[in-house]
Amino acid sequence: MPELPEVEVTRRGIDPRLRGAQVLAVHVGKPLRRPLGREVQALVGLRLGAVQRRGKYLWLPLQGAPDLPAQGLLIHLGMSGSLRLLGAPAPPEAHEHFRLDTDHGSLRLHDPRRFGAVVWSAALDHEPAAGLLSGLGFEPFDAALTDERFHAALQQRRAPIKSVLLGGRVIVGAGNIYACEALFHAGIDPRCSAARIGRARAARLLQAVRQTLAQAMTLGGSTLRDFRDAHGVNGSFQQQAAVYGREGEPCKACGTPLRRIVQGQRSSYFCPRCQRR
DNA sequence: CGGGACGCCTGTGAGC
DNA sequence: TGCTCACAGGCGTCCC
Repeated sequence: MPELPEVEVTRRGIDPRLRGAQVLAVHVGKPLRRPLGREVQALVGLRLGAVQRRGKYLWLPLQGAPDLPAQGLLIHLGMSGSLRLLGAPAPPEAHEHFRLDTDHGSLRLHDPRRFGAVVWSAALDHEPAAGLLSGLGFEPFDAALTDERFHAALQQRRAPIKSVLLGGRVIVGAGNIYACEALFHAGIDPRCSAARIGRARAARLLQAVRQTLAQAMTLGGSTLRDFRDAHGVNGSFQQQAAVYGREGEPCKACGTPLRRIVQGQRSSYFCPRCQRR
């Protein structure tokens, strides 16, 4: 579920309140994708720094005294995860698998499918965090990602453009919903080989990815089923989707019935008339 | 190395 | 009502 917009909406929800918060207790529930060791119990007493995001990962830095080295938690929401920050004490919900109680509120990870992960790391550039982040491509809103660089990176990939966007090694943040939406807005068929996309179309695609992600953040992300922001509010982008989840329905631009195909075990939705190879 | 398939889990909705 | 099947926001790992 959570793609970049949902993760960033979550970050914006928790960062202002968690900054400077002192950890009072850590509760670990059922195992997630990666087992979490007892080292997290040593986080009690530490204080939260500014919550950061890299791709679909959140990084929660934790520090004891200013002269001590920082450490932190790398959190990924997987397919069905969401973080809530509760002000008042509340009993754990079903599917709540990690909890960080602080003097500024209780941060709770809710994740029915348990594809998410909470990983302790001594620093972002130490293992295991460094390894998890090492293969990631450009942040979509990084000014260093120019049209030329994006085009050059696509030239290196022969896989279908949809798979390249999802892979996250060229550009991070677009998952299945937003990759489909961005390709529609750029007029590119998801089966088109990335290497065959010319300069002008690459520029158009980069702009479409940026606009799609930006609009989704404005709308609080997409809630297909599980996603809630840190305050429990649903996203509404899914109501605006041009193609995602709309197989058989008319294209909003030309009326042609939208199609669904499977690429790399994932559904791709597109307009066979508006989107060209 | 690039590319593709698998597996990790639980829940839900459609069809029978 | 109840069963079975397909499918769901992601990504680490393995094999060719």
